[in-house]
Amino acid sequence: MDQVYIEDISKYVGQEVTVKGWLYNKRSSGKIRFLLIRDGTSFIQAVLSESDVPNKIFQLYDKLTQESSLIVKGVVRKEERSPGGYELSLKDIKIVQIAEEYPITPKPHGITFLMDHRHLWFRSSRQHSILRVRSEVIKACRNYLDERGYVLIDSPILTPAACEGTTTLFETDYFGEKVFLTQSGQLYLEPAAMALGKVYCFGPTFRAEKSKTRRHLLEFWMVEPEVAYAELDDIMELAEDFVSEIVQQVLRTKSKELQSLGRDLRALEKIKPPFPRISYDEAMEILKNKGIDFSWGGDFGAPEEDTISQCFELPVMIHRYPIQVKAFYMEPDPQRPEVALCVDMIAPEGYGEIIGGGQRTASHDYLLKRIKEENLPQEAFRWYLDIRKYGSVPHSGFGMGIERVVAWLCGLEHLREAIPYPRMLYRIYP
RNA sequence: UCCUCAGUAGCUCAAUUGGCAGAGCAUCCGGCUGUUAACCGGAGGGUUGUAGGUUCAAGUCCUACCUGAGGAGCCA
Repeated sequence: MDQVYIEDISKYVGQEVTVKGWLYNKRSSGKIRFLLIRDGTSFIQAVLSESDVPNKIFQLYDKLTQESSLIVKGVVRKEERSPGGYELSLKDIKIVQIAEEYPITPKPHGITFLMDHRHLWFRSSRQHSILRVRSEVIKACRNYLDERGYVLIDSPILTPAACEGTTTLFETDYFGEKVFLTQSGQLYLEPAAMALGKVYCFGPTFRAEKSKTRRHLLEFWMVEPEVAYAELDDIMELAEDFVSEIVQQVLRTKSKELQSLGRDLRALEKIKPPFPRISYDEAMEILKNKGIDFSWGGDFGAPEEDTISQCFELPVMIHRYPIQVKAFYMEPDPQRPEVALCVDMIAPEGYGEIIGGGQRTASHDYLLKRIKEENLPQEAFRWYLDIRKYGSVPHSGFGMGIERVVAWLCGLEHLREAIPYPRMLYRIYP
């Protein structure tokens, strides 16, 4: 294809090239006219001079509307007056389609309007940056785990029962049987870890909570490693190394995008192991010193998490929560059976919990006892109990929410911009 | 489910104590040989979310409902 992408334009100075794209904006001063063209990779300003092109081409400017698709030919020049430093002196314009009046003008819009036009909002440069960072975060997760010998195990989306029993699930019909959209692949990953040692899953998860906040989505993506023979300390080490590598890879490859989002890169450059590790009890001490009254046994809410994370520049790992606020499969601490061998990682700057995980119980009898205590359907978990009957070993894993990481790295106000098509309370369109 | 706030032109917003419905952008017409969310002149564009109520008079006050936003609980 006879086409040059704008991101490569600096290699073609002095040459005539073809660019295929869309009109982002246009400006005119009468005899000299400027087209701001985007092609998905970047933007470039193209110039039409009345003295340089046939009148027929020059007049096409008048017809062009925002987001009209066009193929242009022109000579690449270095030009300081042009945004981006390079400019195209146009020789020819071929209009592919004249766009209808485009709803998203280069002026401010409200969030409702933009969310209703999410399919078009992608075309603005801020969204380009966020979507590229998201793509890189996902690539970094896969790179990290693939390079270390983890096997990708795809967990099912349709599941017969709750993974954790606590969260509200989306229900659907399975030929007359009630089934649910998965809220975690973890239960299905544990058998795979017993088979292959180090495994992970990566997929969408669903929570039917009527959450209406900037840090919740009904559908979000989660990466979940699970490791046989790993104990709590091992998985905490993995979590901090994993997060650090992702942050550093994004910094290496997407610093231009982060800067265009106005992100302070210095804060991200500090994200390297070791991360602070505090116990639930120590976290309570911090809260007490900050004047927040909190009684032992409860789970931390957003205000508590924010207060704790503000004390650290790095993500902070809080471990050993009371057993009653955590899921039924958590291994109790042999030194203190009232706390679980679990860990949550709280991102800095108020971005909330990005990782939740821990050590899963290896004991068949303890697991069965917990299933009964939580009134979970025992029959549905028979396969899960089987894993504790045939060569049971300590094993641990965690889940990391992709959108929360993207929001943190990009410095977004709201999770909805961290996923292409957010699914939120009262919003399923587009 | 609960609490708070908002709904006026295609978009973003204004409208004094209840007193003629306004501006910028977008669109259309005209001008400008280096524009930078260009600029300058002109034009068209309205059942003020819906239904009631108070009043000589309601975008503005009251009631109900609808829609959306922010937060709580819950979580990654």
